[in-house]
Amino acid sequence: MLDHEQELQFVQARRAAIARDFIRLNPQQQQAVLTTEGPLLLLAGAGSGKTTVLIHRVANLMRYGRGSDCPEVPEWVTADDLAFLQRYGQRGAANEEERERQVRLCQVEPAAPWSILAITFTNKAAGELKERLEKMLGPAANDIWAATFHSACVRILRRDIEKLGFSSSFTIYDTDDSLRVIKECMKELGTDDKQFPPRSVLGYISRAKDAMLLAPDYLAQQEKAGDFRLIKIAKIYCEYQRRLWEASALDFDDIILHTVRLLQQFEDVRTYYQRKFRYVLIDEYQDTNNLQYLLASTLAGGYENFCVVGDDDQSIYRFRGATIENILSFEKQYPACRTIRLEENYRSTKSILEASNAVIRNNQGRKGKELWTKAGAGDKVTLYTAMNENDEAQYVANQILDGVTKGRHFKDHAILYRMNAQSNQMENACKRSGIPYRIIGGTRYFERAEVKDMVAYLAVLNNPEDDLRLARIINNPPRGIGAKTVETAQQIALREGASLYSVIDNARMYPELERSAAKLAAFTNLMGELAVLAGQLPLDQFYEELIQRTGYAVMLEAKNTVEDRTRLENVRELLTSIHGYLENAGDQPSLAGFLDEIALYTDMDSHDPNQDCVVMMTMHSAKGLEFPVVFVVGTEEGIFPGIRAIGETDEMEEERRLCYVAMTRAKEKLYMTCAGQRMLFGRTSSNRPSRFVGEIPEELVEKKGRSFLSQDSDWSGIPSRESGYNGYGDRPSYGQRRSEFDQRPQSSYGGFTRAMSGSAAGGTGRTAGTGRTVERSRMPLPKTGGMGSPAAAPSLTAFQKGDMVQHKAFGKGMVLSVQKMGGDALLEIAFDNVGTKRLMLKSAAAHMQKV
DNA sequence: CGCACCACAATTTTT
DNA sequence: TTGTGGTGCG
Repeated sequence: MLDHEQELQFVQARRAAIARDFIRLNPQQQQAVLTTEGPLLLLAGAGSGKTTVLIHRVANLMRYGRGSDCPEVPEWVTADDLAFLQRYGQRGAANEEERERQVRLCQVEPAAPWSILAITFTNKAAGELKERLEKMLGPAANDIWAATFHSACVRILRRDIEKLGFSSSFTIYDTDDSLRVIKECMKELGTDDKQFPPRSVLGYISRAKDAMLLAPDYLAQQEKAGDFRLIKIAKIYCEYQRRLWEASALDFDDIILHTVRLLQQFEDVRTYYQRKFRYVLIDEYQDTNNLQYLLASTLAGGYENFCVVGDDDQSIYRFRGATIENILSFEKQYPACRTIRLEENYRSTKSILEASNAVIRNNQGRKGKELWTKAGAGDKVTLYTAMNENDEAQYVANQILDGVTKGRHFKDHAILYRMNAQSNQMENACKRSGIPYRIIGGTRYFERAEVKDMVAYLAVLNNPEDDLRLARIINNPPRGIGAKTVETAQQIALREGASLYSVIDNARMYPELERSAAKLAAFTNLMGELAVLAGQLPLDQFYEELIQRTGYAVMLEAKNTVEDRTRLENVRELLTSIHGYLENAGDQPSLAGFLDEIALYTDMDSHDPNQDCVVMMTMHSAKGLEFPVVFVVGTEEGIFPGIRAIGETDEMEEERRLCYVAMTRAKEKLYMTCAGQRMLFGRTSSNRPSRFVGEIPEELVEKKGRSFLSQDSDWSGIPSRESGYNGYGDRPSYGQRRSEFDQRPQSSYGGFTRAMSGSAAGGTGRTAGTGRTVERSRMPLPKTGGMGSPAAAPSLTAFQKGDMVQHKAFGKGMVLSVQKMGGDALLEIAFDNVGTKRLMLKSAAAHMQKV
């Protein structure tokens, strides 16, 4: 037995001994790991090692339970034990035996893996978390609930949703499905979709759900309020919900909403989970909405060991319902909460960090946080002002080539823009310069029409009541069943209260359908056959049958265009997902299980970091990533910040956070570029440089670009935060310089774009069909890379220093230098007419020959 | 019923 | 400029 004084010492020594496991973490990170009990707010700045902390925290919970954070001292502890621990805290373990003794002395009810719930936003993040936990903790990590909000909820709902009257085999509708339903509802209610864009109606419904207002309540509330528009929307909401109910479907919001309802209304369910989850962790807390907050706090309501991790300065998803309030008011909601700030940054140079800090400092609604680093100052932030968007893109391309010449890889570079539409110019510039690139974003794999078609077949076979999916495939491939027939059948279904499938299955019974009865029967026969096969064959074999028997493959093969071949490949690619599912599902693979997985698995994985490509994406998609060199392009008023944010304080603060996110992606070198004149959406406009750029202190930046060659810098006139000038209108100074620019096509970028615009230099960077390369490493789509190597790769020694060449677009020139780079080479060629260019051998070889 | 052509609009994105 | 959705014709 220890006396009181010794007990206090023991508690202290125990914490110190546990801390030795985490000796490589900084003091704040250690606090975050060791503070296990009660509500904890972890403000984790960009690049502060947040994920590392999360993982070590879970490891601590599993190894020592609440040992590092409780005052209890086991009765059996002796003075010798105390002395041992105190020594251990200083020196660590000398041998295995000491190590075991330390663990035995330090652990207090170690947490079982299944009692830990770690919620993230994306499947990718959840997957990474699981992977890293498994690496650290072994197979026990598999029982940790590391999931997204949605997958955790589906798991809970599958078990108990029948209590709410839903079938436990409900289907999940994605946004695209929801939108279709909304459109159908509006059609039925005779609502003008000009006045009520379906997207925004869905937004209202989503917000109603976020406030936990069910359709009838929402309608009642709006009728009381008396806003004609909102009443209309409420009626659509009612009809929408009715249809989902009929189809036994839940949309993404419902998944969370009904889980919360389930937990609120059924004490037994609630208690079950509250007892189960001893520790609840929420990542990216700044991105949660009200429902998600309710869910998380309810689940954590038993032990209240509720740890949320986030960065208010990185909240960039307000537009989809995230409320920064959740993180700002966490301390009010949980007065007992402890707050730890992780402010040491391990990613960026001082210059980048200070510039980012300076920008975000202009926001009012924030907790306040200053990142710092032990790293050196590094290069200044380069601000480049281009003449136009082509010049801007070419500058970026040239800088990348420069970097590559100095030993960087292409993959060390990222180009970030505000809107996907801005990727075009960047793509072109990369193509021209032979830079391999990859675009992240755009239409994702599971959102492609052909993939959704195949998934729809599977969904209908799994749940014949899924009218929406049935309508999608009934005449796809064409079977002579037209929209009219489907509409008639739908009306009958509505009238009879039956499902669409049951109506067409009995088409002969309805005179209205007589004409199409034969065709409908052919379809239902096909589906019947498929349903039998689905029961007999393994999922992968069944899928191959499905592709054939539905005639989908034949349809695509028949056309034989580039687009259709890609589509066919995409359809085939679904097999990869099926195999992946079959491997992981283990015990009981089923069609239903597979559909569940892909319904929530849209993202799955981001870019494969091993491919040596420049990465282009929106600033939003860049969150959580890092690159040695980052280009933030299009930093102009009206673009970034976007036109909609100008004059709106909250929106502007969100844009500024986005800017902060973008800037803090850079590890070594940050470029921010803008153009004096830009063509976007076919319109040319002149915007002044972004206010955000003006918020960076002078001494941290290096200004470059045409407009700085003269004295009167346009940057001096950057509007301050207070000035309301929206930056539109003519900037005559640009016009003047543009003509000067045009007369000097030999400059490093001048004239280049025009010279090349007609030539088809380079390979295709896009996957035909959607016009956008979709990034998936698990499903490598054809030609993912921007510049796939041509089939017949030119020899790397085809051109040598001193060779004279004839180029299709540039004319005659002399090779100044050849530099091998990976499987390619960088050529520097002095052309007679257009100056010196740098080109990648593989792409350039097709357009030039030795003379 | 299917296809071609024209008008129109257009942040940001995960589940 | 690009993609999508609606309409009209064969």
